[in-house]
Amino acid sequence: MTARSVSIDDVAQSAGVSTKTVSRVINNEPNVTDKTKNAVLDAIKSLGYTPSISARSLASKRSYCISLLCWTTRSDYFSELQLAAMSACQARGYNLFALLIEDYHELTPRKLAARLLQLISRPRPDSVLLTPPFCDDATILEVLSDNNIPFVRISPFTHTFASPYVAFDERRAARDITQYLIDLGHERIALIKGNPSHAAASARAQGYREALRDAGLAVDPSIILTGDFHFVSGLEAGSTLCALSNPPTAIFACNDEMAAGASVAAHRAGFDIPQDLSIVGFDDTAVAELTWPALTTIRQPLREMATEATLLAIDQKSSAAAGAAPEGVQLDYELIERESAAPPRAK
Amino acid sequence: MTARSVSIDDVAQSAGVSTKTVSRVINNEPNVTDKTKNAVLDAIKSLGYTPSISARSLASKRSYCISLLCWTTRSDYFSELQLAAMSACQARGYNLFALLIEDYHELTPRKLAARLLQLISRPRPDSVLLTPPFCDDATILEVLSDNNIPFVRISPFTHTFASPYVAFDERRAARDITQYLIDLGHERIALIKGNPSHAAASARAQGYREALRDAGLAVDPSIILTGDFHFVSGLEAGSTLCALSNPPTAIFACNDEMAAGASVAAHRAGFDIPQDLSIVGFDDTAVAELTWPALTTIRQPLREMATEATLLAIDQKSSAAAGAAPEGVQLDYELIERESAAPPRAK
DNA sequence: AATTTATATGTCAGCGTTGTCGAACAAAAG
DNA sequence: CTTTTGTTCGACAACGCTGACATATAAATT
Repeated sequence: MTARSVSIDDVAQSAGVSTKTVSRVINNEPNVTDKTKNAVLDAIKSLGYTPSISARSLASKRSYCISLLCWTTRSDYFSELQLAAMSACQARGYNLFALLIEDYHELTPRKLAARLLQLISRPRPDSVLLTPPFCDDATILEVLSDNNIPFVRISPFTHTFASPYVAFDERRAARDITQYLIDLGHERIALIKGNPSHAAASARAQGYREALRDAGLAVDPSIILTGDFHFVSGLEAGSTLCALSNPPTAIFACNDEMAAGASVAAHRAGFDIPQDLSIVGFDDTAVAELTWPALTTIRQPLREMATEATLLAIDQKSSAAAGAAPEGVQLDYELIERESAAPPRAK
Repeated sequence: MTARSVSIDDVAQSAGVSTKTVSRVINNEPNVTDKTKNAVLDAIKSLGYTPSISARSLASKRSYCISLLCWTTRSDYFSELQLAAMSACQARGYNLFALLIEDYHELTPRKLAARLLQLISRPRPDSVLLTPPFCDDATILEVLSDNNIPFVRISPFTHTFASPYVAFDERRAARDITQYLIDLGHERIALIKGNPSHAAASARAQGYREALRDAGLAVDPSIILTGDFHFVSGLEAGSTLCALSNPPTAIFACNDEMAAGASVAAHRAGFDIPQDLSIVGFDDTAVAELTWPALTTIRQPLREMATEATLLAIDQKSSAAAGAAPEGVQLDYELIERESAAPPRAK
């Protein structure tokens, strides 16, 4: 005697209306009296009814599913985004799928397109959340547009594409944290850039250069290295910098993971942090506090961004139809001072 | 002119058979000639057909969805599991949902049951993957049983419940790594236990005690502390241990995150690792390599476990019906030597 | 050769919703 | 008081698939 789960018909009967009216209430459609609406709502609550996603999507051609496109899951950055997006979805009766393109950097546009198509084929998401660097990838934007799948971009660089987005000012944040090092008295500040295919990498590097320039400091290309946002690349860049005959007194790594790597490299090279070398990161993900000493960094409003993006995605009208300009949301960042940066040793 | 996506009828027509036959092929049902089967398969391929999950689940009462129950996503442990489970699902036309019960430790059984019920209501997963400590939680096992939702347990402790599971020998692994420290010459080895509500915590603690006993070493309760598997608890336990008038020469932390915490605490207290203090972890998650020095630890076969568990879950017959004993899979672990453990300083 | 049995395929209803359209009624306009 | 316009609601088909059952064909048994 497996109890059949309660259906829309049960609710309709209990409320004394037609199934269609119940459907209207569920979907917040207009033209329902407050009175009937409340009757339906009561019936729903007392029966503990929840609509069947399968039936809804079969009938409505919507999938009630939002996809989050990531290039790895093993990163606090994506965990945070996923977490926030998931609860936002849940609150709205949606489901979140994390789609993975792990080998993004090795794919040809052709293969990337094929891969993406496969990922969004079943279930076809009602909207896709694009994280960097996907949010600036022409191939991806094109595939989604061609297939009429709306998307929301998280931290996009180019704003040429007319799509909703959430972002914060990466360049200015990078300038601020560089300035912070300058204010501490550093004059020889190294930069570990992120993967050049990530637009954020350039924005942050640009902020770094601006700060140096504004302070009248020289930009020395020999202490500007390129990583790929992963720990190991930070480790390598860190070793290179520490091995220099004239090593920098501070390092700005474009994300926390690389900063953590640089920190380990510095320890290995016998540097004391922050006495011999200051290191700052970017993102304020969990690793910032798992590092010793804990990283001074820029806090990205990751959860807020993901929540906003998800809501934008769910509320997105069929983007093609809407004439209104796509909305964009700009959020704030924050400089988090911890223990990895201090004034340089007196010369 | 939005192109209608190709349906089972199109395939049937193209292959010259009925839709039901196509359905048979898709679901690998018996009683289809190889000839017709191939014709259908060809049609499917040439049309690029993928079945609609909504329609399938609406008609079949299966949801084609597997849920992975976690208590946090911000952990390499769960990322790894999720990653592997996801690809296993994808390969079989299933979807994976990560369900979160973040405040597990503060919930009463009553509330826990309610929460779980809500999580598995829509979509109702065909099976649930239970990670520790859920796999040993009576309330959870009961709710799932009562609702006829099959489940697979990952690293369960109690084997009383007749359900499929995947596991490895935690006790022996813990004994091995403790033995490893003993072999290095350590005699005063501290233990940072995990959350007592996790069965794995006891199993690992037991392995630790066995190793000490076998080596004829005293088990000193004053250097056996309890954490909660998180970084901060490792940090606190580490500080406590380092502040002892007679600190241990080695620490075995029951997971990598706590080991990382202990490592930071030791650094703060002025200890050199591994010269003054050896630290080993457990799990071999990413943090083991993000720590300085990198952690010697036990590699859990996380990906393999998740893959196996997922396949078990998908292939699970309606567990009630099947008379056969539920399958269990036992996997291997491995001791990974890195830089965080070394012989103690000569006395 | 006639019957039983197994195998291969088709027919058709129904899963739980929503979209379309039309009916009933109320409000506004003439 | 009639006509128009708007609002509120229900009837019914459709969404794309599978389960139950019927049927046709082949194989095995009398």
